[in-house]
Order: sequence, then C-alpha cells, then structure tokens
Amino acid sequence: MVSKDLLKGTLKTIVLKLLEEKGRMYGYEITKEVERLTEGKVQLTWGALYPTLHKLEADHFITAQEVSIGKRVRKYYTLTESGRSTAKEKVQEFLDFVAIMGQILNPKPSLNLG
Amino acid sequence: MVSKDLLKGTLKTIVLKLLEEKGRMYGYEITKEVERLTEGKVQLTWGALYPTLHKLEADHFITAQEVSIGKRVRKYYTLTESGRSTAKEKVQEFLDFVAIMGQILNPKPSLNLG
DNA sequence: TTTTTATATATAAGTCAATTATATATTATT
DNA sequence: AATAATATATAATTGACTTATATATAAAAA
Repeated sequence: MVSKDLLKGTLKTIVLKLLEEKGRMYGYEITKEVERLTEGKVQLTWGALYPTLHKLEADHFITAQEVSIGKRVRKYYTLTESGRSTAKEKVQEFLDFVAIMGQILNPKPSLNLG
Repeated sequence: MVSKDLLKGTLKTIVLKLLEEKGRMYGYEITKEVERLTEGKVQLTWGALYPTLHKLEADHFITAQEVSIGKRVRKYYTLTESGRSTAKEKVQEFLDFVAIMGQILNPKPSLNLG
C-alpha cells in the first residue's frame, strides 16, 4: 500500500496518462488498470475518480461517449487535443517534482526514460 | 516552482531527513536550506512548517533546545532515537511511492542511489 | 434458484495537510 | 529613519482526497 498523502495530487496525472496510452477507457476500467499495474498497491476510490473525470470533462481535457453494454451504460473517455498536451505537462511536472525531491533527500534520484 | 499538490505529504519527510543530515537545525534555517537545495523551487511556508515541528516534537520524533541569540530566541531541533528510524522509514516510503508511480506513468523511472 | 460477488456510475459528508493571513519582535542594511 | 532579513507562532480557510451511501445489472457460486 502506497502512502495516500503522497498520492495526493497525482490522480489527474494518472488518468490523463492512462488515457493517452490506451486511447479510450471507462472509469471502472481505470481503477482496475491502476490496480493491475501496481499489483494492488494503489487503489483509486470512486469517490475521487468520478468527480475527477467529471472535472476533466468540464475542463474539456476529455470527452465522454456513452456505450450500452446490455442494459448497463458505460462511459468511455477520450483525450481532447488540449487533454493530450496537458497529459504531457502533468507527467513532466511529476518528473520535475521527483528530481527536486531528490535534491532534498539526496540519494540523487533520477529517472531513466525508456 | 514545484506543484504544491504533489508536495503534499512530503513535509515531515523533508524535515526529518534534513535533521538526520545536519544534526540540528532551527525552523527558519530549514526553510532556507530547502530553498538553497532546490534553487528556490520549493519554499516551505511557516504556516505549515512550525505546526509540523510542534507535531513532530509532540510525537517525540524531535526535541527542542532553545538558544538565545542576543535578545532573540532560536529553537534548535534534534532527532530522537525514534525520529531517526522514522526518518529512514519516511524516505523509503517516498522511494516506494516514486517506484510505483513509475509503474503507472511507464517511463520506467528508477532511483540511482549514490 | 437464491445469494453473493463483480461490474458500473454517482454524490454527499467529513477529514486533514497544507495555504493564506495575521501577529509580534529583533537585527542588519540602505 | 526606513526597509529588509531574521525568527517564531497561530487562526481561518482551502481543496483534494477518504469514507459512506445510493442505485442497478450481470455473472458466478451456494
């Protein structure tokens, strides 16, 4: 389990980055994918995820397409043009944050891209 | 300037780690040292720092020694035994967090220790 | 076949670490 | 003499999150 305090501020980054990679995803799918990627160490809560998706949509970073699966409605989200650039910005912002924390915590952390 | 949302949850870690390294520091000195280390990109606010120092003291992770500098009183803080182990735990917690975020954000970030 | 688990979305109430604002006082610099 | 730097402290507010609650369908297990 990862510290929830540290996770604060990463939700939008995570959502935007996953959408950038997968093209289109629905909320429930995002939580499951994050669980899978982190071997259960990060579990997004619906109480945080859904309002965040709605906010990203209101800010025109993502758009929703409702798809009926039997009688159930699924909301697929896709990045908009500005969402695509925001995704990159957010990831870079996180990399910057890690680099600077490294300067403080001293073990000289850095990120191997690729 | 580093994202304030991302910085959330890192204050105790930063304070404990700096005290571990420097042995003894006072509040104002901590803010200046963090500014110096990050070239001004991280600026701790007193509104967060002082209450945090008081809380760490109440939790017996640090102890205070008041030193008079002229007519001004300076409060030097030192790690206790449990503060020392908590410092290590907190730094490790941060490293774990970064590693897991790397699994999500995919550029495969890792930390070069040393 | 009935019950439970998994799928799927949504919102309201509460928490808590931090920001912002305010207060106070000494010392050094311009 | 005025301003900036040093030094600590607390109160009010913000906001991203957690926890709790609500609703409904589909699949799997009892």
